[in-house]
Amino acid sequence: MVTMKKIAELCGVSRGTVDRALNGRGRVNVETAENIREVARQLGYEPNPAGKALAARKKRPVIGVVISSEGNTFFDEVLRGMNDAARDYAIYGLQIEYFTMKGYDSKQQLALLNQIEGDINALIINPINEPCIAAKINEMVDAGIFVVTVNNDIDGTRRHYYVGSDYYNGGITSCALLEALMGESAEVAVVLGSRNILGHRQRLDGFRHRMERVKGFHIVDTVENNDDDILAYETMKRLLETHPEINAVSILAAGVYGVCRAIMQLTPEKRPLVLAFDTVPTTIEMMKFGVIKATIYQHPYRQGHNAVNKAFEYLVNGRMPDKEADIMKNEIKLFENL
Amino acid sequence: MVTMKKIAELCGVSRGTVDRALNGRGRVNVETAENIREVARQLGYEPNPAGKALAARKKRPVIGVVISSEGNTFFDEVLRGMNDAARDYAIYGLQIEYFTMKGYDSKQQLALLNQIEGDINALIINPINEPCIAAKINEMVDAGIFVVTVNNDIDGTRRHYYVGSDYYNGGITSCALLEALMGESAEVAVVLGSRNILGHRQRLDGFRHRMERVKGFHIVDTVENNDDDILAYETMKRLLETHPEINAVSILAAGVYGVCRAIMQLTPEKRPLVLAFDTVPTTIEMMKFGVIKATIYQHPYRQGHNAVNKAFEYLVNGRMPDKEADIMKNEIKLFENL
DNA sequence: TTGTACGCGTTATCAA
DNA sequence: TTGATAACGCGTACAA
Repeated sequence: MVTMKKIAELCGVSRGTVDRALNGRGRVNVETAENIREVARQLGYEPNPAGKALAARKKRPVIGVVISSEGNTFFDEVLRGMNDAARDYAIYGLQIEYFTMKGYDSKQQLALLNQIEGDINALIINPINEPCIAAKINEMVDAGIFVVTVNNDIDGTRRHYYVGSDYYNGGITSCALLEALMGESAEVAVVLGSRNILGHRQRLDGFRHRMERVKGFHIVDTVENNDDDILAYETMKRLLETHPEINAVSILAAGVYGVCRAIMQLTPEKRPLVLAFDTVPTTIEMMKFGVIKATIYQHPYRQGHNAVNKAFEYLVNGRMPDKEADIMKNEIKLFENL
Repeated sequence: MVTMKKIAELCGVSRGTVDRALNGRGRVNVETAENIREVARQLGYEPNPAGKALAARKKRPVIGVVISSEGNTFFDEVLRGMNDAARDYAIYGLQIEYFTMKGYDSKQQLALLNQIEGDINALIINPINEPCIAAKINEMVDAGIFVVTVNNDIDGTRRHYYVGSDYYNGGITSCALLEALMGESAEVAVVLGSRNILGHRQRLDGFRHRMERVKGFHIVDTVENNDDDILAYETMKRLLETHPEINAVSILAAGVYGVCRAIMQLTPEKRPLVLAFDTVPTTIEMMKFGVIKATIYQHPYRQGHNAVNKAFEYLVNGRMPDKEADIMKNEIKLFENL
């Protein structure tokens, strides 16, 4: 196993010099530095994480988590994953602080970022897709903060890592599943959250793309509910009255509970087949009642866990992630394999 | 953060004494040892893995992997997960050696275990469910070897950890999925691997249990193929000739490719709906052709990765797993969300 | 520009 | 039965 000490001996310099050369701290002769780096490369030197961790202990790096989790039970599992990871890494001096918000007000999120900017070494954020947030993220990256976007990505930033699901494929999967369950033809209602959320649009695109193949499928209407259950309930109720021919509903975002309550007012024989996303408690309840036939799962626990893990690897072990994103698979869940 | 040093100061002894007391190395006064342990417990002392790793580096512990992977592509992903984990942990001095076999001959596996017993510190095994193997595993546990069973468990052993899927639930899921896709009634052929493999039996039990709810479902026949594609082909061909009423096939084990080749001899309109397990390349091919409608996935990569991870945690960090098993969820895959 | 020395937490060895 | 000391690999403050 090759260590700094060995390289130092081989190059006839001190270990301090090797450290300065390999970590680009300056104050070292250019030629000897070049030589040291060459030797290290040839020997395939990899810093030992244990040593790094031990030395980094006094730093007590801080991860700030900015997430719109209030009133959105989807994030419960994400946060649980983060917590479990943080507990494992606490021993390396890693600290984690949560800054939760309610809703998707970009000004509020921006204010939060401004407030915590100086106190954190890494940022894990569920970003609102607005230019002001993108600009702030780039600013923080430039200031040396390691930035991970989680569950939703944001356009035009130099964030270091994204961990989340494949939304476009999620839409494709929802449509393919609908075809598998309904057969050749269906009158479909598509339910969206907000068009401002990048992922929701992508799911719709995926769904539509896949639908081109199924000539017997027809989208009766596409309704938006702003992830609000009351609005979702009212909208779906009206839609079902206007279009009694609807026999399938694909919910591509939140508002699942509201939609289901509207559907439950129909007699069981008249109820359309319902597909949803995620496995929040109310959705599981509706699956138990048989109102929702299947749901698509995007590994929320692992999303949270991996986000913290990547920040940890960077802060404590100095390792940049080898990929730029970690995209979870979409999994189909019936009540039986929840 | 509480360290040995702090405990030593608090107890007015040296770190060496604390080490001996906490790690039960003897050569320490019984009362002071008791006191030290009490203080450590009250302060919630947790050994620092980084420190342990650094100090344990000269040990170079060895994991031996005994697995019937030859000619079974399911294990490719399991082995990939093991390899990735091993690469990450190599820096801690962890070594891994693979001993692969073909088929399920318990005598051969036993001979292998006898051969490597003295050279390994941990064993990761895909065990054959026979008393002689169980006895040997217990013997190795007693000799201080950390034993993880992977993908299949074994009765009557004191193995430390099992990582694999929930077979009973897999059978339930397969039946529930069939119901979702076929509706109220179906004439089902069930395909088994070998009755000697614990998991296959459990899947069958789960399938049957779930079927009690669906009165329109009828099992035409249950055939066994010993995980052999040629045998599977022949058996299925004959079965389809004898029972043209079959409109659904649930394959609960291997032999998927053989079964599908037999089905492909029917004209597309006459082909039954097919469900399988796992996502080996030939199964994916058959999904692309539309012969297999859906398959159930049991996270093979994570199985391999977690098995090595648990062995690593024990060998390098001295941490016993907090659970006794890690059971993967069964995931439903269409071609679209593979 | 370079080298030395210490600390991080744990384990092992040797001396008392 | 104990304590002191060195070692593991890395980062860093300080001396040369």
